[in-house]
Order: sequence, then C-alpha cells, then structure tokens
Amino acid sequence: MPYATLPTTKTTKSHRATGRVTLTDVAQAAGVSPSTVSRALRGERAVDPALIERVQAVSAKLGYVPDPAARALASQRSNHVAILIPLLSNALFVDLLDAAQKTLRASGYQTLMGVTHYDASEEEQLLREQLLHRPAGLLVTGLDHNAVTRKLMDSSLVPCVHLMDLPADPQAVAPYCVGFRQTDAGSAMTRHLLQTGRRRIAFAGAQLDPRVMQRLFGWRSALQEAGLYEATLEFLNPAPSSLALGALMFEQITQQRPAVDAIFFCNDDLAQGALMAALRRGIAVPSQVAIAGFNDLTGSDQMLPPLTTVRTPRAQIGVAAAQMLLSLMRGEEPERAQIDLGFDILARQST
Amino acid sequence: MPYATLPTTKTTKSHRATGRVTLTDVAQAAGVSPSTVSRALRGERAVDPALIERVQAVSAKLGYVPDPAARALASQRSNHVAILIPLLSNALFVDLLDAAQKTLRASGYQTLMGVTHYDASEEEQLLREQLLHRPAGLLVTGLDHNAVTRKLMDSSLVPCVHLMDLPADPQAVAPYCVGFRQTDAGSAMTRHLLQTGRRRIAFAGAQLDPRVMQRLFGWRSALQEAGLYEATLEFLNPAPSSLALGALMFEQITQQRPAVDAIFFCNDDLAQGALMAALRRGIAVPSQVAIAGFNDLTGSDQMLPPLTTVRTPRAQIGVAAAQMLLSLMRGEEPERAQIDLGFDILARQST
DNA sequence: TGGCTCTTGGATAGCGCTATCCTATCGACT
DNA sequence: AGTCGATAGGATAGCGCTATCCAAGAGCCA
Repeated sequence: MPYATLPTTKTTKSHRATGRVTLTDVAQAAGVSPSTVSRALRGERAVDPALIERVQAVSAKLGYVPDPAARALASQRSNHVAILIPLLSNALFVDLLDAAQKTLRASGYQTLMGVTHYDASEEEQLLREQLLHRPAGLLVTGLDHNAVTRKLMDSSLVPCVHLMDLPADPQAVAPYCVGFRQTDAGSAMTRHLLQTGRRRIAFAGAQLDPRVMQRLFGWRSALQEAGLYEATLEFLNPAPSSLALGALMFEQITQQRPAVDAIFFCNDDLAQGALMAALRRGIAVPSQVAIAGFNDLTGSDQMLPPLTTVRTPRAQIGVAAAQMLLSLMRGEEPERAQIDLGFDILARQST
Repeated sequence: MPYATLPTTKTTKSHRATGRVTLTDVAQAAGVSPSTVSRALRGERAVDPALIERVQAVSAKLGYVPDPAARALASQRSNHVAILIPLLSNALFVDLLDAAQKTLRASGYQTLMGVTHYDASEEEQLLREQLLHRPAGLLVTGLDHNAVTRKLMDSSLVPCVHLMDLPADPQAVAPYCVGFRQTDAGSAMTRHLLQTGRRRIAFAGAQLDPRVMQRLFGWRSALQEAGLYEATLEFLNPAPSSLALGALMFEQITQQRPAVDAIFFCNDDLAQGALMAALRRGIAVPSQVAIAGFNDLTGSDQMLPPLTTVRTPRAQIGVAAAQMLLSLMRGEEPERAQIDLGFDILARQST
C-alpha cells in the first residue's frame, strides 16, 4: 500500500487544525486515497467491495463523520431541505411539517423551516435566504406564488414539491404536487348538507387563503347546482381563524340570517368556536342549525355534538411529498407529477 | 489602486466555476483585497469608514451574498441555531418555536428544528447531528438530559439556553435558562382552588414529563400544607395529552372518587376534554366539580364554562431565550443566567 | 531623530470535502 | 498481437470564505 507510506506523517500541525477526524485521516488509516474514501462512503461510482468494507470499518473505528459545510461547499449541494409553510399557529401545517420532517430526517436530510405568514414577499425573502444554503430539495405550501418566487424556484434547479393543492388540470405534468382537491371537498361537504335536508347553507370563511377560496368555490357550485345559491350566504372575514372568531361569526350569521339552517365553516377552529357559542346561546345543533367544519382537527370529535367535518390527509401529504422529493433528489422521475390523496366526509352529529 | 491592476483579468474560467458573485469579485471591483471586503462587510476589526462604504456599495451593486457553506467551513461556525423541542403536537412547544424562530431570523440566524419525542436517546442523536452543522447557538427544552447529551453540549462550546424550566437554586450561575417555576405554578393553582372552598382536589397528569411532575409536586405541597393531601387523589397516565384522554380521565376520576370537588389537570388539552365530557354527562362545572388546566391554550376561554388555567408566558420565553442566546453568541455575558418570566392564574368560570 | 506602539490594509494558507482529469489494468474483439 | 473501451484507483485543483501573519504608515514620546 504505497499511499500509506507517502510522507503523510507530518507531525507539524497546521496553525488552524480543528482536531476533527477528516476524510484524509480515514484515507491514510485505510491506505487508500481520499477520492476512494469519498466514493466508497457515498456509494459513488464503482469501488471494489472489499475496499468499501475496509473504508467503512476504518471510518467507523475512527468515528469519522463528514463535515456538511465542506460537503456543501465542494458539491454545491447541502443536506438541507427547505420547507415553506404559511403559519405555525394552524395545526394543519404543523402536522404537515411534522410528517415531512420525520420522513426526511430518516433519510439523512435536515429540515429548514420557513414561515411565510401568507405573505408573498415574505415567502420570496425566505426562499432567497434558504436557496443560499443550496438545499437539496424544496417543499412549498400551495401553488400560488409571486412571479419572482416562481422564477427563483425554477432557476435554482432545486427539486420542488408543492403541498396541499393540486393544479386544475388533472393531466398536468408539472409542477410536482401532493394534496387533494379543495374544491371537490368543498362541494362534497355541501352536498352532504343538502342530503341531510338543509336548504339555506351558509359558508363562513376566515383567513381567505387560496385553499379557503377553493372550498368556497366548491360550496358555491354545489349550491348553484341545487339552485340554492345566494350571495348573501357568504360570510368572509380576512382575520386568522380561531375559536373566538368562529363564535363571533356564528353569532353574526344567526342574527343576520336567522333562516340559515346550516353553516359550513372553512375549518374546524371556526366550527369548534361556533359549537361552543351555540351551547352558550342555547341554540340546538343540529336541529336548529347544522354546523360543519374542515380538517378534522384534534378535539372535533370531542365537541358537543361531535363535529361533522372533512378529514384531510395532512400527515399522509407530508409523508408522500417528502417521499416524492426524496426520489427527485435521487434523480429519479416520479411516475406521476401529482398525487391526489383525497378526503373523507366525516358525518358526525353536528349535521 | 494597485490591487485592481494586478493580473486579475484572467478570462479563462476555472472548470468548476459556479457563476456566483464571490467576495473576490467584490474585492476586485472595489479595488481592495478580499480580506478588506470580508472585514468591511462583517464589521470586523477597524476599517476605514470610507472603504466600508465603498465596499458596501460595490457589493450591493454586484448583488453579492456571502456563501454560508464557505463561511461555515472557514470559520467553523454556521449561522444556524439548533432548537430541540419534545413535540410538535403540543401547541405549547410550537408557540415557543415560533417565537424563538422569529426572533432569531430577525438577526440573520436560521433555525434548525429537532423533535425529541421526550426520548433522551433521540435527543442525544439529534444533538449529535445538529452539532455537525456547527451551530452558532443552541436552544433546548428543559434541564433534564442524559449524561452524553450534557457532555456534548458542554464540550461543543456552543452557547446554549434552556427553555421552560429553571434550576432549583435561584442563585445558580449556570446553566442559562429562561422559564418559570413549574412547581410554584402548580401550588399557586392548587391554592386558588383551596381559596374557592375546594377540599378534595385531584391532580390529573398525562405524558409525565419533568414539567408535569413539577406541577404535581407543587400541587402535593400545597395540599400537604393544607392538610388535605391523599395519595389516591393523584391520577397519572403516561400517554400523551389530548382532549380524548382528558375526557377519559375525567370519567374515571368522577366514577372512582365521586367526592372529588375539583380536578387540576396538568394541561389545557386534558382540561378542555374534561369540560366537554362534563357537558356530555350533565355534570355541572364548577358547582359539582371545579376544573382547572394549565397553559391557557387557544380555546380555553371559549369553553363552557370558560376554563380556569395558568397563563404561561411561552411566547415571551421563546423571545427572551432567543435574545439571551443572541447576546451569548455575540460573546457577551448576560447579567443574569436565569430569567424567571412568571405566570398568572386566570380564574375563569370553571372553578 | 530614533525607536516604540498602534492602526489599517494585504497576502496567503488553509477549512474538509468533491469534481475532474489521469493513469493503470484487464478483457474482448479484430 | 494490437487496439479499444470499460473499470477502478489516484492526484489535485478548486468550492468561497476567514484566520493568521506581515508590512507599511501614522502617531507619539523621550
């Protein structure tokens, strides 16, 4: 092994030695070149199986761990995956984050979280910062981004998967998406309410992000089909969702439109608040007014009465999107650019 | 400007050129050395103010942005701050994360999140991974860690602030902590229940993490002081907290010990579930049994009746801890190693 | 004026890897 | 045999920055 006998025993430490076990240390101990160690440990190119084993053994013995910064600098790729979500105050996105993060970590990726607060320019800024770290992949919520953001995503060449939404065209070959059809979910719930005999079905939406708007469109089209749509049945409030806002909206709706016999809230936070308000007011649910929510958040099954809602596969979306991203990062082409994970109508006692 | 006239106009691009605007580009354009650019932009050492201005102008014109990987490699310090929290399924920690993340980002730090699932060895593994990125700082939840984890934290020399808990000794000079006294909060709530005339006050705890245990100790000591402590008033369940579990525990307690006139739940998830269970069962709160929670989570004020709870300053803890960490990362010594942000008893109608 | 420190800018060697180019070897096929 | 291509290992130049050492000049005092 000629390599080990080269003048490698320099005892004069550099003036910037860090004490870290480096790839070169492993190479010397194993009697091979740094290139070989690098290749053996990364499974890059063809390396003699016996050598791979030797290198792995030596590397384990020395406790060698690659330096991510050096790797990122040399290869122009880090082991970070950036994920952009609108809010941490909505359990929906936290579940998404949790699932994606867990899946990515299992494959050795670090998650860089960015919170956009539903602000396109903040999203742009965050993306800019995160691209500096040359992430190996990108997970972003939704399909609506400003032009600069889209351009950044495209020109960075970083693999990217969109969460929650699907493009209108089911045959689209781009972009990569994992989610479900918000519009369909909106009309499905509305149809469920129609089936239970409701005729004046209000829609209550907060935050008014793209997904809420799609649910609104779904509700509209279902009501229009039934010939029961009225613009005054729409109650929209741009404030963030909360139980308190749900309670407030419930009181507004029941006062302004006493004839309303069902309210479809754009998410469970609002609906839970409405149920509590109904209890306080002594308004019977569902006999006086039916209440439906969206997302099946924790606690919705514990309400009085238990809340009818749409169960959305958010954890599955996080996992599937992470898996799709992992395959993209391996350079593979997923069979489908879009994955529709569907939804379920959970008909409980509030409707 | 001699520097600009050096043989710097080599048009033969390297075979690995990345197209990025580098510090060297800025140096050439500004007619100074790379060292000067580096120093001018980082505010390191003394640099002629006029030069600083020129460098900044040139750097802005060229759109120069430092490469974090190169920086991390050269300086052995990244702009990452690692934060370890037990769970994402508990809003408490998400609020903490949100606040800390926001504060750190405003100062140019990227947050690396790690979820320990209350598992000491998972915490150790996460810390190990995160230390590889040579974080500039560390935020960890709680003071209880296994020996290896503590050793890793110490020997890494990375500034570290602990969240939520405070050491028993109020005069301790280490470690750095931001939180409040869980034990005191536990006894304060118990005393509040005693003041409202309750005599048989049960404690219901889930998850049984160190903070829950401290609240338990606080409850115990307050009851012992009042001469009302009985071991059979303790109801502990290691499962994670949830509304459903709260409902279950409420039913168990009211069945096993019908004479109990108050239940102090270790957190609001459980307490909210208990309130809903009471509604379902027709058990009057607070007249038959008082119910108290902990943390003042979202929705607790919307319950029927509104939930008495302990308002904990979790967002403030996140901000203050991040600020303390920022000053430590600047090399400053905080005036106090511990910051006690206290708590409030929110006496609402459930007690 | 000589020698001293104190400032300020420049030169350069890494930080620890990977990408790229090169070389040696081995078959396989003319 | 001779050529060619494929395979597997080695050598080395960066990746883009910062830390360290140096040098030149300024200011100061005896």
